[in-house]
Amino acid sequence: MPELPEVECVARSLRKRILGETIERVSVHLDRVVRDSPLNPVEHLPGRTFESIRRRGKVMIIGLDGGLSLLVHLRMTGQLLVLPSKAPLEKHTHVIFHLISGRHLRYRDQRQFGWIQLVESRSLDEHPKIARLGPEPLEIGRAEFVERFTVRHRQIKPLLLDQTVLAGLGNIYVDESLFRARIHPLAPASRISAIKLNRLHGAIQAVLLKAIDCSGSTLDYFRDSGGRPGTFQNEHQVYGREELPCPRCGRPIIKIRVASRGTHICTRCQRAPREAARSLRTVPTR
DNA sequence: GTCGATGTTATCAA
DNA sequence: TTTGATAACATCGA
Repeated sequence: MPELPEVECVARSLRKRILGETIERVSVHLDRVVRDSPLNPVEHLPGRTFESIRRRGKVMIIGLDGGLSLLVHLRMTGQLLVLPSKAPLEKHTHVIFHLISGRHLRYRDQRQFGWIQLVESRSLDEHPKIARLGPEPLEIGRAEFVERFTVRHRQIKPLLLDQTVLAGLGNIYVDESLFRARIHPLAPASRISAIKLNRLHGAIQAVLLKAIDCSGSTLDYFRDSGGRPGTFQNEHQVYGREELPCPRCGRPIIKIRVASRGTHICTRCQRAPREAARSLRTVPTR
């Protein structure tokens, strides 16, 4: 759900709303959310002011004065919402940042997979959740991209989902990018031609930029910090479109399972590699 | 009421 | 290095 474009949109919407704002106090209603935080937000955040908001992969990095940074990972269903403090408390609200303007920055998360950590800004680069992240898909150059994948023998889809290889892609944007580049998700990366990898590099960047432009994909839960849903779901060509016609050739999109993730493909536009063809026949996929 | 699926990530086993 | 399984959790639809 929140992948790179969605996290980027939350960051941008947050920037407009809370930059320069000061925290009065913090209330934590579900400990597991801040369980692994090196510094206790309840203790260290009162009096701090938001100075910067950026994103690295799917991790939100909120900079505060006094050399502190708030890291937020939305995982599946996390939301950061800015609301008037009198707004009704919605279900699954786990952390509330009370702002001196009388508003709330609220962290909601139905499935409780997301997390928040307060850390010292100077240790950010060594932070375990950040240090191992691969390059940003929108910043990596063609040559480095191709090189990174040619040397790997894993299937291309799990590789694209691996945050240490490339930071920020999730299930939706991997399926959309592979379709646009006409590459089968099971193709071993090392056996994909440089031409196709070049095409994939372009497809990923185009898809991500377009999705950011559309404020992300809202399938069910995603909202920006102003509560606004995205519209990129309307531009999906394969994700969530099983049995509907492929926008390129008209054959019905099918849903298969790749590395135990739901995967949407057009079997005509994305030809199965030889080794994969057998397992696709023997393992019923849906 | 039960089951399986949902999508992200860490961790462990092989 | 790669693959697969499992677990964290709430909700929804069959």
